[in-house]
Amino acid sequence: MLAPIKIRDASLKQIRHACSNCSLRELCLPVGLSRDEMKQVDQLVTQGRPIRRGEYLYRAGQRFHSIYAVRLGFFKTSVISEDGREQVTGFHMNGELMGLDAISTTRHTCDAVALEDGEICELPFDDFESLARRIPALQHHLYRMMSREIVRDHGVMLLLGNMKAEERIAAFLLNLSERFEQRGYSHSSFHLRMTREEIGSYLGLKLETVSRTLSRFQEQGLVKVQNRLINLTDEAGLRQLVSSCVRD
Amino acid sequence: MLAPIKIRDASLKQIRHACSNCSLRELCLPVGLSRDEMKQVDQLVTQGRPIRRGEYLYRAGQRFHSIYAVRLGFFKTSVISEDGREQVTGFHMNGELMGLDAISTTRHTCDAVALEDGEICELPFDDFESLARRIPALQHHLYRMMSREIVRDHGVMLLLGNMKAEERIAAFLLNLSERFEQRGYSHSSFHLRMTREEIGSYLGLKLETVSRTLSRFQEQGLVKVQNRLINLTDEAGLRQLVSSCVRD
DNA sequence: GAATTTTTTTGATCTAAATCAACAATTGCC
DNA sequence: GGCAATTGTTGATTTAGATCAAAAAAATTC
Repeated sequence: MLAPIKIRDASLKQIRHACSNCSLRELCLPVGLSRDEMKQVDQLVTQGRPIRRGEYLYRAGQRFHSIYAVRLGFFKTSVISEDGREQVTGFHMNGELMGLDAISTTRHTCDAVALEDGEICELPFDDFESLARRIPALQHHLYRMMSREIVRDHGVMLLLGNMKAEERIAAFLLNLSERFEQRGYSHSSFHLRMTREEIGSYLGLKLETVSRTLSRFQEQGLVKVQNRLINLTDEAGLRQLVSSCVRD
Repeated sequence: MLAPIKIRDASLKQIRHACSNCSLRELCLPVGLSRDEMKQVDQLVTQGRPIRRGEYLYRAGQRFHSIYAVRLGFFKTSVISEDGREQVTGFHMNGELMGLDAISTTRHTCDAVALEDGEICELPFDDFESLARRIPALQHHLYRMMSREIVRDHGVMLLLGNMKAEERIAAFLLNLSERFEQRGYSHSSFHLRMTREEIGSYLGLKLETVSRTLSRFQEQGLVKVQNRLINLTDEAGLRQLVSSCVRD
C-alpha cells in the first residue's frame, strides 16, 4: 500500500517469518501447512528460472497460463493505452506475485519486464487452483494476495488523484524503503532499479518533475541522491510531507 | 475497465445470460453448476437486504465478515487519506462485488455507501470460501472477479496518470454507458447518481473542472446535460476523444 | 410551499507541473 | 578504452486545471 490509508497490516511480520527459510518463500505462504501439503506445493512451484534484465515475463494480450512469483530481482508491470501511453502499474520485488490481472480474461493485460537480473517462479494457474481446493490455506492465501493487490492499487489511485508531486515522490520513497526493510535490506539506503521516467510513469509525473523534486529534497536535507542510489536522511520529514500537505 | 486497454472480454455476454433469471444473478455466476450446487450457493446467499440512500454497507477499519453483491442500486466506495482527502475508488451497480479489498487484512479498507435506494446481498466470506472448495466453478469465479477488479483499477491508474480532463470525463461517460447497456438499460441516456464532486474525486479532478468540461462537451454537441441526466449525442466523438489525444 | 441547504454553473485569477531546450553525466557497446 | 546511446539535470516558458468567488438552480426539510 503506497498511500497512507490507515489500516494496520499485522500479518506482515508473520509472513516474513514464514518466508524466511523454506522453499515456499517465493509464495510467501503463511505457516500451517503439513509436511505433505508442503511437498505438494513444492512440486507445483517449478525451480526458479533465471531472468535477465530487459527480459519480458509476458506481454499484454498473450494467453495466460501461469502467475509469477518473484524470487529475486526487480520487475515492473505496465499497461499501454490504445495510443501508446505507458502507465507503470507496479514495481515488484521478491515474494510478490505478478499476473493476477490475467485471470479474469485468460489473457495478460499488462507487460512484465525485469529491471535487473533475477529469478522467477512460474506457477501454472490451473494446477494451482486445483491444489488450492485441497489445501484451504493455499486457496485463502491467493485470495489474500489478490486482495492485497487491490488495496495497493487503491493506494495508488489516492496518490494519483489527490497528491501533489512532492507528496507522491515522498510516498514512493517511503514505500520502497519499507519494502526493502521487510526483506532484510537497509531501509535508509537503497538503489533505484528504474529510470526517472519509469518513476514518473508510475506516479503520473514527467521525468523532469521527478528529477527536480529529488533535487529539491536533497537541498532540503531529506534525502541524498547519487544517481540511482538513494539515502533517506530524514524519514520523519518525508513522512510529514506525505501526510501533512493540503490540510484543512 | 475504464481506460481503453485493448483486451477483449468475450465472457461478458455469457455472464449476462447466466445472470438473467436465476437467484444467482447477483453473483453473476457463469452457468455450469448442478442443481444441487446451485441450491448450496442459494443457501449461502442471504435474501437481498434493502438499503436506503446514504446508508453505509461498511466503513474503513471495520472488521471484515462478508463481501457484498449489489442486487439493485448504485454504490460508491472510497478511501480516505490520513489527512482527510477522499478518493472515490469505484462506482458499483448490480452484479458487482464490493469488499474484496478487505480479505487481505480482515478489515475493510474503504467506505461503501449507497447513492440511491437499492438492495444488496451479503455473502459471509468464510462460508463462501469453504463452499468454493467444494464447487470449483465458484472458487474460480471469485478469482476472476478479483482479477477483474485489479484490471479495472489498472485502467483507472492509466486514466489518472496519463489522461487529461476531457479524456477522463469522456472515458467515464463511455464506461457508464457500457455498463448500463450490459444491464439492459439505455446506453445513450442515463441518470448520474453521483455529484460532480464525486465524479471529480473518482477522476482526480475538481468539481468545477467536471462541470466546465461537461458544459464544453454540450457546446460541442457530444452530450446533452440536464442536471444529472446525460444524453450521449455523439458517442463516436467521445470515443475519439479518449483514444486520440496526445498522439505522438 | 416557503425556507434552508446542497449542488451546479460560470467567470477571473493563480500556480504546479508540463513542455521545450540544452547540456551533463552515465552506461553500454564495439 | 573510446564512442554512441541512454539517462539525468537544470533553466525558461507555457498551460491545464486549481483556486477563489458569486450567483443560480435543485433538492430537502419543516
